[in-house]
Amino acid sequence: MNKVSKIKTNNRNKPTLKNIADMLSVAPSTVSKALRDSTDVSYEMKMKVLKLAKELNYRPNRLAQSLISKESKILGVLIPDLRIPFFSEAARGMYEEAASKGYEAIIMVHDEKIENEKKKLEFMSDIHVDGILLNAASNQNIDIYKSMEDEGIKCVCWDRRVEGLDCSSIAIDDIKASYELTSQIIKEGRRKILYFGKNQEISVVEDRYKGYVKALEESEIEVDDNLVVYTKRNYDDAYSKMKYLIESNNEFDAVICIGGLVAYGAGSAIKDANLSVPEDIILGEFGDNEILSRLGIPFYTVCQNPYTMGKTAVDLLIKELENRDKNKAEHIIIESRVLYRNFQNSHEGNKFLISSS
Amino acid sequence: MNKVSKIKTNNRNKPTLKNIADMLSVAPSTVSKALRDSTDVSYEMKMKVLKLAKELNYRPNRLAQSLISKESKILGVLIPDLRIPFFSEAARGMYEEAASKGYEAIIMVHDEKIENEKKKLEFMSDIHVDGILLNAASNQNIDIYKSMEDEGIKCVCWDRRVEGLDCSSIAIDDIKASYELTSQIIKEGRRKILYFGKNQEISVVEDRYKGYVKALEESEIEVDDNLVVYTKRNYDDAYSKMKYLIESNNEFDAVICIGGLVAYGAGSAIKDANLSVPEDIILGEFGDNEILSRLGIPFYTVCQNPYTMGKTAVDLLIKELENRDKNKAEHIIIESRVLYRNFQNSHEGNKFLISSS
DNA sequence: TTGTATGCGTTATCAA
DNA sequence: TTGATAACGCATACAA
Repeated sequence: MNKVSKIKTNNRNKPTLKNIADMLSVAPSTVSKALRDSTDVSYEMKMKVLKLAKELNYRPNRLAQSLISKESKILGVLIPDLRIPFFSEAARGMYEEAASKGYEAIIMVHDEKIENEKKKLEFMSDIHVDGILLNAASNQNIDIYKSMEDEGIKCVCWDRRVEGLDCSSIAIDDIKASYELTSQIIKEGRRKILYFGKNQEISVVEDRYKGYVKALEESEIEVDDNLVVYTKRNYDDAYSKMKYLIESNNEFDAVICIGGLVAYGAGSAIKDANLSVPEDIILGEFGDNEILSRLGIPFYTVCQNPYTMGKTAVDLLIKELENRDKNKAEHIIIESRVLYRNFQNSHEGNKFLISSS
Repeated sequence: MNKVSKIKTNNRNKPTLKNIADMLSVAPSTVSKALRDSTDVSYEMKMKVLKLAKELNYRPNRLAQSLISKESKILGVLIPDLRIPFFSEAARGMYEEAASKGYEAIIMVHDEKIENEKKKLEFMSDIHVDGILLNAASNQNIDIYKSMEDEGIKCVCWDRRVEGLDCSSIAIDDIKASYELTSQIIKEGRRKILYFGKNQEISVVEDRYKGYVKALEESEIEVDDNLVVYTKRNYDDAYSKMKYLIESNNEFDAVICIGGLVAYGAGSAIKDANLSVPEDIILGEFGDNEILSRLGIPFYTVCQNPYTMGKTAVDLLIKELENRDKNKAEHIIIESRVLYRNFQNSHEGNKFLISSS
């Protein structure tokens, strides 16, 4: 009988279930049951345990718990870049909704780099998140996404679809949104519309290109390959490419940018070249990025309701987590709309950006 | 001998150290040693183990590891609001720096609510983060901060100091910054300067008030209590308070807002009242918040170098984690500077906002 | 109603 | 050099 009764706290000075058991001179399992309100423990015992637990401010070690239960009640939120309001707003919808449903959401950023994305996903797997809200950096990490699902980690793709991955998704209709944006610009009389930021890496960019093409075709404007330009999704590349386009006298009277940082880079270059917006060039973009406002030029933008998208994504994910049997992937479309930002309508659309707190 | 040799994967389909051991018919402890390149395991064994581990894409379960080691290599980043670029930029500095030093950073938001903050801190404690980068919601949760430190979780306060908490900190000199901002506005000939957003909840706001007072006194302007107004740190309250001030004919020719959302609310109300900026009212704020640009009005702002602040904060935290013996708290001041945002200088200061990626 | 034994995946200690 | 065993904090099946 070597039941040494030294009441030892661990080196983190955090009360453990065992500490409580020792202090009350009962078995750990009894405490465990009392804490989880099991039926086979007496009322008095429950009270005693709960009282002491409260006094000590006991909280179970979630690591130990999910080592056993395979459930962590943690959701991982994977984001390309926090500086884009669309993403940070979506994240807000996510952590708020998660909290309201008894989950915690941890936010990580991949910065459009697949190596980063891999690391963050593996980290999330390693700490046993239950599910991941995935805004994929590209299609290249599809094997990782799949192995996450193999491990039993549910994924929901938001904003960006991943071809070949059979999981639920939530996004705006990018083809439609881009079509509407382009049509609006055509309606303003522009016919040499630059599509700025094309790439095949992510679905939304492809879809936005399709919508652009569709709008042009409808107005019988030919798609001019010189007006379809690749850029990286960052400021510097967008700036220098746009600078080059202007200096090389590439003619265009409007530009549709596939995202906020790209638009900011393009807008800066346009401004620096002393071109007028919207007189010389009409600017269009996706995501209602306030950073663009810094340039003091008006622009068309597509509002994507990120906050709603975030909330809905979490609802969908949790629903799937809690009915693991039914596995039919769902694909939800969130409403979007085109808006003109010209410093007259500062309030308009702010419900997506500013909430009373 | 009940050593049943059914090679069972756990229900997450993730290879475990034990799986590898079984497949190679060796003991788990041997595999563990081989994986960690222990000296007392043969070269051949190491090769065999490493090869199989790679094939299976084995990664250790971090939960199990830190259950033993009491080290997780996880840092918690606690943020008031991701929509404020100052915070998201600081966060970026943090997760980049953490990653470069072999840590992972998880980001959580308290939204200026002490109940949220408590939950997030406890969550971080429950998953055994090694340290926390704390932007405190107020001084009210000081007991929680202290119990974190008791548990051995290192805290570094950034941006906001916490009175009575003995941990390292990093921030700008808010008194000086506010003094400079106020002085600049005085230099423009304004003497009825509203201080908008005063409260005693967080240190920076108090310090900024001190700087404001100092600048006024130096110019022999009396501090007028009617020009010192409390608001919550959100848009709605700032908007309605400012609206009220204008409608009640409170006279002022400049306003210094303690933060971005407050400035946005105030600016919107000023605009809606058809007052001119800067002719009628000069606007000053802290944090170089691009959201304000959306209003299309110029403003003075204090750049706080959030990206650098974030990186430095992580450096400091990791340094302390890795020399747990020496416990002298350090207090680092980051340079700040006053800038005028008037849509002419869109590039200026953008090194804090836009990095090439 | 309470306690004991075992296991989650890993590491550390000691024995072989 | 390798292996058996206990431990981390908790939960669960089963025995008392």
